[in-house]
Amino acid sequence: MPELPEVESVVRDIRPFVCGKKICDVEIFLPRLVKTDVDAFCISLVGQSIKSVERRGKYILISLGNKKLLVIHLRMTGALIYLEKGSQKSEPYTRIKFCLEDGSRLIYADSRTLGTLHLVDGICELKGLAELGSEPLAPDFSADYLRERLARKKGAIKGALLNQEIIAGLGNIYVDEALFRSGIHPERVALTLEKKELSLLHREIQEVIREALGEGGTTFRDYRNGLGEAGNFQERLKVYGREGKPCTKCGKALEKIRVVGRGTHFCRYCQK
DNA sequence: ATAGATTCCTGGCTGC
DNA sequence: TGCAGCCAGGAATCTA
Repeated sequence: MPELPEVESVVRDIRPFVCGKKICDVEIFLPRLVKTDVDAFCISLVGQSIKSVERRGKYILISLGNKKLLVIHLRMTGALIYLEKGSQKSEPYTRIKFCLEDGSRLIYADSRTLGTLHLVDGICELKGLAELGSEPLAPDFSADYLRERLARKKGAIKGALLNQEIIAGLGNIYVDEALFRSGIHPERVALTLEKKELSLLHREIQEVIREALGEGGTTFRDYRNGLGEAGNFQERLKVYGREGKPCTKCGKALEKIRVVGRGTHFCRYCQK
């Protein structure tokens, strides 16, 4: 499940290899992943050079010479992998191939095929992208921002942290980890968090994202970076996927429950 | 305005 | 051993 650290790793990996190169062909094996007109998608991409590769939330933004923007969301099992010229690797579940002028390729692979690709003129054309909240590591993500955005949220804090309109890029893994580090129960009503808890939560969100970035993200099942390699942060997870195992703080068994429809890992003794 | 349920999708795991 | 059924979950869409 690629979240901010995983998507950022992909972007950092592929950027130096694809920037400045021209796309000479696009092969689409599963057209329904392309959510804008497929013919226009191919026509507008072929012959264009790649100007930049950026990330916003969990979206990958690839800007082209003709000012168009290729927007890729990996969802659950999507992967964007760079293959150099002559590479014999065949990526399983290849859905779309972007062939570059020097013989290298950018492969979009996706086993569960929930990923999306859009070709747009600007960010505002995509609602989910246009309405993203603050980046957790950007200066505008402050403890005050978090307090203001949670002040009217009557649902579980877990749900609010997963809401991309509040914080861009958090997913199930890092929300569970940040709540554990903060000692906050995932079912706490968001607006009941006290100022002290909010500033701790703010700090732990930033810290867990920073650490995960440093480890090249988390490979729990399928995630691979832009070069097809696994991340390392799974070794540092404290609660996600550790139900039944001892809590690293108190030693009692961690539990898994369902909160806002999501599998949620936590310690009932350490998170209040 | 807000929150909850449903939908998409398939590989891998569980249990009979 | 075989297979049905369930689960993983991000985000759009729908309902209340």
